Amino acid sequence: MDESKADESRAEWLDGETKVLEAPGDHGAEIRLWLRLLTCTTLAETEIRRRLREEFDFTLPRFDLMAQLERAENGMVLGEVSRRMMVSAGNLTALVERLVEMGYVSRTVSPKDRRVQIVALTDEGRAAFRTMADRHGEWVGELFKDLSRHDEALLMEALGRLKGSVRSALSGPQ
Amino acid sequence: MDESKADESRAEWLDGETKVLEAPGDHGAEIRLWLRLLTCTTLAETEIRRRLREEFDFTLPRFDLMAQLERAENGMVLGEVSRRMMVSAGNLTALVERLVEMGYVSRTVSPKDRRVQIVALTDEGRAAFRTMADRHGEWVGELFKDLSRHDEALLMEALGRLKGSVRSALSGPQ
DNA sequence: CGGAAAAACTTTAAGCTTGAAGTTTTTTTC
DNA sequence: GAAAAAAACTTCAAGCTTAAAGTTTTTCCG
Repeated sequence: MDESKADESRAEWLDGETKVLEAPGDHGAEIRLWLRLLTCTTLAETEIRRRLREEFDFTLPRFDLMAQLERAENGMVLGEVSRRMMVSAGNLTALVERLVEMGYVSRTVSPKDRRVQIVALTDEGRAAFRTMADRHGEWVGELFKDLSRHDEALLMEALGRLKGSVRSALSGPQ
Repeated sequence: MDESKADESRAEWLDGETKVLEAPGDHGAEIRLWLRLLTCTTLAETEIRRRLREEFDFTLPRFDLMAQLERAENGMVLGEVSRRMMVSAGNLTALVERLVEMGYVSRTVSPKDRRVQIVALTDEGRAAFRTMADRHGEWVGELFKDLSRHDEALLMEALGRLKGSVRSALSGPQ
């Protein structure tokens, strides 16, 4: 858009008050780390999608949605599902509709607020999810098999800090 | 990992010929690690997609495709792009078509084998990619800002081993 | 009270993605 | 030297995803 202002006014910002914008915008190490992270995730996710499809004729988004609902004994407001899954509300409309058709999920209008939809697992849905979740656990275990306990703990911690870094970068500007 | 309850309930199943089903079906730690990995990736990727869209009206798949082509001075066979990007060939057809229309990519039939398509960045494409890639680097640097050098190196190594584990699980059963 | 704003969705258009089926060209095999 | 098999795509249908716009309901506030 307006790329002109950044260049023009940059010189002025370079005096004391603002931190220098790293002359060599290297970031090479971070990019490589980012790509490796992406590769790990993509490899594992693709395989999990494939097995879910092959073994249960099911999709990962549906599985993820049911996973959210499993923890909520009395169902969950759609907006809350949206927030937890980090997907748009518009996305969920069709997803929930499908699961309702399959008999795995129920959807009711809240009596307190008629704008609100409450979704919950049916008994059948809960049973189906349990079966799939058990296999899912085995798959992840298999994919991570060669990782030592030490690496596991170490990744858990370091990824926690990475998550913090990303989150702080996202909330920072505002 | 000592889930003795599981061991007990499983005992009756353990007639001689059935092989023990790995560990007790716990995998809790692996699942949590997997979910954390997924969260990190999703958070960063969503933000990168958003900025690419906002600042350049461009998509991540197109960016990724151009990133592959940038390293190939003389273009690349479509099948090779497919393998490197880990996406289906059918996916690339439309993607390449778009970039050709934009003037960022050229596509030619190989003279040696008329089934083969060779794709390459145009000069304009190369310039456009450079601009976007620079910003992309800054974004990743920003998102990973709070990560220490030590964590960076540590993640790089441990994720390398994770990648190996996943790869070996994929190629194992054949 | 009553209009404006906000909230919680739903709908829609555009784009990515895949697996499966189809096409064209090359290689293998007998 | 054909027929068969393989390779390298392209096409297609189905599904996920989002941003933006639209609908209904509730809340705010003057």
